[in-house]
Amino acid sequence: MGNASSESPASVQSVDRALTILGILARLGEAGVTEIARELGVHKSTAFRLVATLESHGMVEQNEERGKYRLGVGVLRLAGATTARLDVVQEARPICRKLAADSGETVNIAVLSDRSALYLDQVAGQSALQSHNWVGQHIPLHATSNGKVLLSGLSADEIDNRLPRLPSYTSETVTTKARLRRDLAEVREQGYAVAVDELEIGLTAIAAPIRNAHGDVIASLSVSGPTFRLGEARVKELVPVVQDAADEVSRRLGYGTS
Amino acid sequence: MGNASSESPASVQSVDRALTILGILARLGEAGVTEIARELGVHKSTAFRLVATLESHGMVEQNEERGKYRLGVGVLRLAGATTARLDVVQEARPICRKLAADSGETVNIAVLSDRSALYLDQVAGQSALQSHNWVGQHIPLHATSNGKVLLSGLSADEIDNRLPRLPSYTSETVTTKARLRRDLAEVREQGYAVAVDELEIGLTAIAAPIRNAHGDVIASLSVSGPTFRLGEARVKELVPVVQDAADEVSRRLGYGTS
DNA sequence: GGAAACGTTGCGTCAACCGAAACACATTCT
DNA sequence: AGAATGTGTTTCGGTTGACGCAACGTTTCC
Repeated sequence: MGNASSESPASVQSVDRALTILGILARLGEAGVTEIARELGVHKSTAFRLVATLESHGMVEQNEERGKYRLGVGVLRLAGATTARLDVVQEARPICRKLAADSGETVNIAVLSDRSALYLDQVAGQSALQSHNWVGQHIPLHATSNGKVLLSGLSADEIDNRLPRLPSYTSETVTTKARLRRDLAEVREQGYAVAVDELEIGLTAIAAPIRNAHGDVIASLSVSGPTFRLGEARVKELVPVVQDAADEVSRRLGYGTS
Repeated sequence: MGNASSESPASVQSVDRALTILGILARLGEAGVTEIARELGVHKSTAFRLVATLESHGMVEQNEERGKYRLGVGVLRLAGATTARLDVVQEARPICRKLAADSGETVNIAVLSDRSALYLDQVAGQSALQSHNWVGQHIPLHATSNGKVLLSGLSADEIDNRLPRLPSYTSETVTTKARLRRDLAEVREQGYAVAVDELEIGLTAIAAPIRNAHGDVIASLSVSGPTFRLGEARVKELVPVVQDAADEVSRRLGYGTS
């Protein structure tokens, strides 16, 4: 509890607090000034002034007349600007939308980030029942289809470095290095990865690699949805579709073109 | 032009500056400490400390070893938490109500669903003579203003895929691909679509696109009513009103700059 | 090989930010 | 009803924390 920010070499207190507030709102969804002040360990008035400043920039907004605060659209504008300059997302977006529309499931783009998979973009399928938003989240590498695809592009040493341990999330999670090695070899050979109930019971995902002009795996594209809708037959049917989409993105990034 | 923030009732200077930095990075893509300091009108060291604080929260990150700064993944994390709660229908509803009240006609929100337009929400106008409820219905894309707006955001290939044939509903229905292409080009250019008697004799509608933070057309907002009430003059009068309403929704979803 | 640019760090000063208390308004308990 | 607690908001003086300055270590570019 209390202060989430660690020791920083040069840090501005009020800015640090303001950013912590954004984190609090991201976690809680909504919060009042009093509640924020309690979490921050500061006085109400301090929290209020910080929140008011955030509001003047559209980073937070108030619910109804004089009520609780929540994250605002300024955050979305910044996020748009962030992904706009990542050419992977830029090139992949129209293809993801088509894939989401065709399959009706949720499509994600993930990249390797330290010891986890970072989800950069998501296009929700048309189905009303959609999984929650993964964008910006760090997800375990060994328990997801995206993670396996990203790992498949690394050497054995690098994999060991990034995965000192393999925590279990469900009964299906890969927890031994031997099993992981076998899985990754299969992914490399087949050119895609499937994960059924490995991160979460009832969640199935199919992923394929996105490569740059050099042939390196720089990102992963996945389709995911509830296991009851993505049975064996449906997965078999979707695999080539996902691969085609990923290949198309790779081609746009210069892969395969001499 | 330095300070974007206007007079605020209660504002914390350093937080205000830090948020302005995020805006600068969103606009420029990348910027060094010196450049940021110049834009802010503060000393280098001040800008550095602010940026360092932003970095400790993952809001910005450095390009290469000790280089320029750009927006970081922390922004994406926040955005993920925002969009999880953000819903087109929910954000559009108050605006639709106002539009319905102002125009007296029926307002609809539609999204793309496979090969048709799916109507998500409807606010009836005050007029006694109102069209039936479209909510939940799948409506042909090529014969409605909403459909044309939704199609205008797609590539030529996708349009062909979704519309293998163009069935006729009235004598005004667009039935040739060439005509449809011309219509869509016009929609793209003008930023709105009008359909008179194309789906049903006596039914006129005006639609404008709703965009997300990435600029993608994710939904369409329309005003529709009987043709005898929506003559040429009235349509001309309503077009900017519909566009303003759609733009306002887009803004709430994070589209647009500043 | 100097010079100008960059990002980074210590330091002393001062104003900007913080916390306490009071305010207005709403809701709830007695 | 009226008191009592809750909320978000405002005012105001004291002090801390943020600012500007200047110097440093690198890199880059004449």
